[in-house]
Amino acid sequence: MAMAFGDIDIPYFHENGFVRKTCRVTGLWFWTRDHERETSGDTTEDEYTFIGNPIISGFNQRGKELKDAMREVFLSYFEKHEHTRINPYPVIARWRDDIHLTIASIADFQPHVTSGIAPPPANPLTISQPCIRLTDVAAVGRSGRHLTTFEMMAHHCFNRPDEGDVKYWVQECIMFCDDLFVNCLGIDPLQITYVENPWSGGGNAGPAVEVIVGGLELATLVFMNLEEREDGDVEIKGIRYGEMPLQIIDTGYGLERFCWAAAGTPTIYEAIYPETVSWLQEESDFQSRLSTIGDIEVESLLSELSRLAGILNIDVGTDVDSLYSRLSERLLERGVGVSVTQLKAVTAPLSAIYAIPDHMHALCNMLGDALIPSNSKAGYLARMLARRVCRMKDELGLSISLSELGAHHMDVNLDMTGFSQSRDGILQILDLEEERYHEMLRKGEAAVRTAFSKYPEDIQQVPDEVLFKLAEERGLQPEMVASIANSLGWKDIRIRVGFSADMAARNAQQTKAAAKSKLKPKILDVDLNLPPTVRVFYADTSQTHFQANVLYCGTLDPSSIEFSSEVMGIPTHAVVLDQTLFYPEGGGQLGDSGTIEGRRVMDTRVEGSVIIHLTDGPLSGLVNGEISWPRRKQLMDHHSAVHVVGGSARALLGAHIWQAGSSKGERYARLDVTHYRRLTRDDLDRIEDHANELIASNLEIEKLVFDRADADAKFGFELYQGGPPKYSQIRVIRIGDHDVQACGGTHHDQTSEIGEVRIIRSSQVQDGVERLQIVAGETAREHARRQERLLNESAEALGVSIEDLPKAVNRFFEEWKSQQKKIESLEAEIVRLRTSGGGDEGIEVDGVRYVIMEATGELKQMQKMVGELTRDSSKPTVAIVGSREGGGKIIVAITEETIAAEKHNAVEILNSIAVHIGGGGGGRPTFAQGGGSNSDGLDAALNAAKSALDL
RNA sequence: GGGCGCUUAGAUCAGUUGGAAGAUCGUCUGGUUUGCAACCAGAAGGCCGGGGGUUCAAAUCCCCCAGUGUCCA
Repeated sequence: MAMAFGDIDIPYFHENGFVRKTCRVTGLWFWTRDHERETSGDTTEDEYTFIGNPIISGFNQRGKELKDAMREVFLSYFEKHEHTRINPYPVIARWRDDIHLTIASIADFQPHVTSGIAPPPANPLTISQPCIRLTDVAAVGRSGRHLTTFEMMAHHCFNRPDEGDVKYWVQECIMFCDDLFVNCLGIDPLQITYVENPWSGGGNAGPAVEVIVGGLELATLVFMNLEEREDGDVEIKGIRYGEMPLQIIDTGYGLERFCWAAAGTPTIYEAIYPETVSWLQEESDFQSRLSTIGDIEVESLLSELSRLAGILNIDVGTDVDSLYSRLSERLLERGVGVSVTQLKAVTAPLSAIYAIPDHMHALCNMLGDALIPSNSKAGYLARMLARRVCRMKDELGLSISLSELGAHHMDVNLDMTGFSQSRDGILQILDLEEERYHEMLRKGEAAVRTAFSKYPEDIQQVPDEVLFKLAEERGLQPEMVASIANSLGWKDIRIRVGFSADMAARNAQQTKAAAKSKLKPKILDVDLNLPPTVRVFYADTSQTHFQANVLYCGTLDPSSIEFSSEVMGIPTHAVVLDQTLFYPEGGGQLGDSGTIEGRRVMDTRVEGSVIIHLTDGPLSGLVNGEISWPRRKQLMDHHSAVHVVGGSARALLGAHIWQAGSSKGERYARLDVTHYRRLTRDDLDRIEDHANELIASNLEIEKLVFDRADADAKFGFELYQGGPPKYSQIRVIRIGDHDVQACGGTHHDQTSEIGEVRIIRSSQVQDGVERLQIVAGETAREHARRQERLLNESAEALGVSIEDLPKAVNRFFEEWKSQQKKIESLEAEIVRLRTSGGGDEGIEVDGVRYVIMEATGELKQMQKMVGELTRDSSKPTVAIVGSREGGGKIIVAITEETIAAEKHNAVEILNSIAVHIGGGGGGRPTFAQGGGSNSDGLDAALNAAKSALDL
């Protein structure tokens, strides 16, 4: 039989008594030593066999000790077999711009190593990489096996068969795995199955086997040898793949699952977080909860639950209700009679108790890697976890703060070495997050009250839209809304079954609708095949003149390019040279300007490795260029200053200060840093002083070049503050021990060349990210002069000295307010005088007083006047007051609930007379106001009113 | 990165189709009380976040800016 893609057939299987079979349930091919076996092991018919009966022997520890021991067995096994042990990477994937979190061990080496640009840190290598995946977050604690945080143990191998460099491939890989399982971990060989299941994703694909033991998938071995290619000869799921030059062994062994299989506990959580689980059970008085629901053997119920959840093919995240009823049915079949209500009463608190340590593990790892909770990006993921924990501990009635949970977790379950954030820093952030959570709940209560106020208190359901809005705008999950509403008086409110699923679907739909790829238009035609431009500007940053050959010159469509506000004029041509001194926009530094042969260079860009000069005319042949030195100098002042300020911020505020973006223009620069609270002016002053002292101490600004792997090893991921690196060689800017980062920008050679730095102000870009606006060198002095000018002008206008300005402004504002008050009361006095006189202005007919008069002033004052006239219900009045202000205004008011109101309609009167001032108006039947554009018609309007009312 | 909200009295928040800026708590004054709490009567306290625009008329509709919250990836 010819081998199809994905088939695995190696001599090792044949030599060791394996047979290849098709799974009766899934139809997949698998290899086993058990000749009677009919299922692959990972199907709806294969239950866990290890619960209460461990399949990995020799481990009596639990929790962190168990993980440490298991990890060591794995890593040292592969070390013994010529693999180099590599330290784990951070869980925040800062070296990548496509994912926020490290989701697999291979993620450490993507994309630079897997694409072949940079060599791996060692080959072959072994690692145990902490990973965080939040896709199944809703199932954690419920299924008995789901985790958001886990360690993926792995051995990786990078082969280049074209170059004769092959370490090992399928046969050796599976041999390692089998040897480890059988000879190191004591797993019964008959229990192991290797299921053929090819893998594809992220532009790569390859054959793969899943290694199943006791119903649990313990490992996946991927033989990645294909990449997405239009001319490829293998098609998987409609995408064509071809062989790639780099062939990668990508394995993943689930450390926590190994621990579970070695412990044989009812759930995975009891195997890895036993101390926390029993602590939380005690604190939440779990045992007495149990006694209230009757006689249930919890241990065996949980074991049964885990076994069932393991095989029931139900999405635990979205369809909890269905899971419960299926579980109840299946438990009954096995002689465990438990109602859905009882089941929920046991599992609802338990799932929270299980999920809390898992979530805390993820959260502490993320915060330990100096992540700051935020309302967007990776920070949001941390906040979401923090809020889930807060909610769960509220549901459990725990009186333990989030930071106390964090402290416990760090003491019991976590290895803190390698973290950049301190223990105190993590606890402080957790306290802040809990405060924010309570603030959200407090505001949420008001929001629920408002949203529900139009519904009767005995209503059972509110429209979905109300719940959607509360969830999206206020962060209130439907269950929280229900419990808040219950406590506010809407006692019968229930969330309908399936609502959560609908909300998830709605989110998915909205996300899909919003997902639109934005491609930046290219300036140059891709097919030009221009050679990389030689960058002369790195060699000597003070050079201003150069000579070069024009390689390409084309006209430009300026409408397709976005220019910064600093680009003066509209360029018409794009010019490419063989070498250049012009620095192209990149790393947040704007492009250089200058001249080439008299043509103005307005902006400089880069595409790939080709630098493009945007000019106001064509160029050809050998040319002389000159960059604008004042601009370049200022850009360098700003760029070097940004590095210095970033280092100062980190030195003063802590290791969690990361650059979240920056921009360096000619007029000012800005630096976004991650921090968990707003910066005060005091903070800014301290950073500014620190930075200026550093500048004055005149450190050397070193420019170094490293290979990617060397740079990683020497400096760590702090290097990539400015974003993920794109090339195999890394240019590193290092200012003493103060700051080091990968950067392609132009910098001074000594810090003193910056001169002086000022942090003008800070603003908040998003929660957890502060933006510092910075001026340095010449712009720092200009800024000071501008501030002074503003102060002088203001002081002069008020006729006071600058020192007295704040006091004077305060006084003027207070006086202005009190004078406003005085004017108001005087106006009221005038109204009283004019309206209480009675007599000449009022005419009484049939018990109704008619007052038609002209007044002065705006609508506001006239409103007071007619209010005064029509307030007294013992004197039914129709008041018509006009003013010539602003094109003419008229108000018609009638005393409410009197015969005057029965006889007349204010809106009708107004509409019939407003034509005379060329306008219109409206209002209520007893109060109408309007205006127009012809104030001269006011007399005619008032006369018309008189005649209309037969006066 | 993509959405969706919010900003009104010292605090917490209402404010419907654009048409006379409100409630509760707090503050102050007076009453009641041996005193306090409570209660009663009354008062003060508002650039309705800022700037433009539409309109006879904007807290309300539109645009920009600032601050702030939340959801999704």
